Amino acid sequence: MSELGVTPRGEDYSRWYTDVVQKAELADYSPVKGCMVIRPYGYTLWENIQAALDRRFKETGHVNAYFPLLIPMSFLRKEAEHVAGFAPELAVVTHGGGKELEEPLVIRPTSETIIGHMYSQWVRSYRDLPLLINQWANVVRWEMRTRLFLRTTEFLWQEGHTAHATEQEAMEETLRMLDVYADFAIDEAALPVVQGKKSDREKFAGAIASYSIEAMMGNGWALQSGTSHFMGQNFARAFDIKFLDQNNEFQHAWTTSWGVSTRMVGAIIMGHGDDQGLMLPPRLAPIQVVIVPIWRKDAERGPVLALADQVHQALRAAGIRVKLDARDEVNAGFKFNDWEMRGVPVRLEIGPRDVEKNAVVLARRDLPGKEGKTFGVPAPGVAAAVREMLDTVQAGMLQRATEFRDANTHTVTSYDEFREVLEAQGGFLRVHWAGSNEDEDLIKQETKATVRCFPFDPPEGAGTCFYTGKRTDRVAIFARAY
RNA sequence: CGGGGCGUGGCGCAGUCCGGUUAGCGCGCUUGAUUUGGGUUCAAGAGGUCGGAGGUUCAAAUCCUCUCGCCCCGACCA
Repeated sequence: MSELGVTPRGEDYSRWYTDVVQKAELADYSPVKGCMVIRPYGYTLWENIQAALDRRFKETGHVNAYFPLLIPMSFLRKEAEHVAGFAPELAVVTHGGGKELEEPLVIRPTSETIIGHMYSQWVRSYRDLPLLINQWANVVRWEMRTRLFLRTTEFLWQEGHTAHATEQEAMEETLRMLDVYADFAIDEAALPVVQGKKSDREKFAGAIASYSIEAMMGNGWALQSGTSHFMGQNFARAFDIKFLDQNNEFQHAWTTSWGVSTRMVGAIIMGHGDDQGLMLPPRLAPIQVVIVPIWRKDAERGPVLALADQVHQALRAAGIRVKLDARDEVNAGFKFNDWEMRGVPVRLEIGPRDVEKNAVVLARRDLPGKEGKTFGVPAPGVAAAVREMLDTVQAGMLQRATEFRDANTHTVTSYDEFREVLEAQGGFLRVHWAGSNEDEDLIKQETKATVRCFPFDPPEGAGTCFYTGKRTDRVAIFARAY
């Protein structure tokens, strides 16, 4: 890590990411391998993500509950694919109170099983459905290789688990929640995600179908930022979730699950950051505006701070998340760089010249230098001006990310072209695809790229598979992924 | 688990090959000045069981054995 600032992205993207996470004080390494400490600044960002998602869950009829961290090992075994998928990454508790347990308990890697177990007791009649429950929780997956926020042994997330009377309803729920995620990503995180269906290879263990939102990171790699699964009746059968329908006949319920995790923080970091460091979307930023007072002589200090205080109060009263950086031990230039590195969307400067005019200077994080500055903003109307600039930054970030994604999404028609473009430019590769799982494995071995999803839109009609040469109307997006 | 790198004040490192004074340097930190519209400058100061255990030796950060941990790359994954 260099003394000041972060490693430039072009020099070493991984290093850049690690630098940003640590220098912006989002998270730190823990004494336990693979775990992380989420620091207050990073946790506040997560809380803002939680609030924006939770609001959407409530609006779509869901309620929150909490299920236990420890799950009997036998539960995992009830769904064959599920246990096969998760077995390698389970953390297991074998002792308690100084004695070996009769049955080992797994620390939840996800909660389908325990929730399925409970649902089987709660569901008796079609009148008990749908059951629309979400929980905010931590989960543990013993990953081989970890990266702060992107893949940690323990992570925080929400997992929604719903049960429905009909297949159609469950499928609608699965897609509704994917939409909710996409809306959140675009509207709050300013990340222009691609919605689509996962390939069989990448499907959730035990699901009939999985769907995801895929975001493009600054290096052109894809990051799965949220998933929604249609379980069919697999878990209902395994856990005996049955209800009597209107004809007095037993039916297995249809279930779904969907989740967004602290990985979303990684998506925001890599989806927006630049060589100055972090760049946070205003709607989620823990600090939306930082006020930096500037003075030369002691005589100027009083009046500058007085105006800074006044503006601080005005912004707070307007409900804007604002911080006044009145530190005496570092100069203004240092603070500019420091807050840019931390990704604060708008900086508000107040110096002697501004005090004379009873005005302030605003500077946008997303536009460097003079270009992003607005001079002579009258102090009396500062809250409205700041609010407007926050909206401008939010929109600007989404636009920039969208342009970046589009500029780095390429349609290719042959495997040669595929490799060439992937090597030279990276990004998302849109192709017609009729290959098998084995074909996908081969491509991954040779190029490190995988099917990220079969995107929902736009439909492009039939074409020739770039790999097998077969005729198909299926379109896939390939990319290297985290 | 395979390959690579690394554990020395809070952080980043030098010193280890070739054992030998009070274990250095930069940053940060503390105090006092100075400065402040893009990462000021100076002075003084505090701070280290050299990852751990054992061994060799008159003497170990340095050599030997064992051990713990972290980071990066790969196979797997939100």
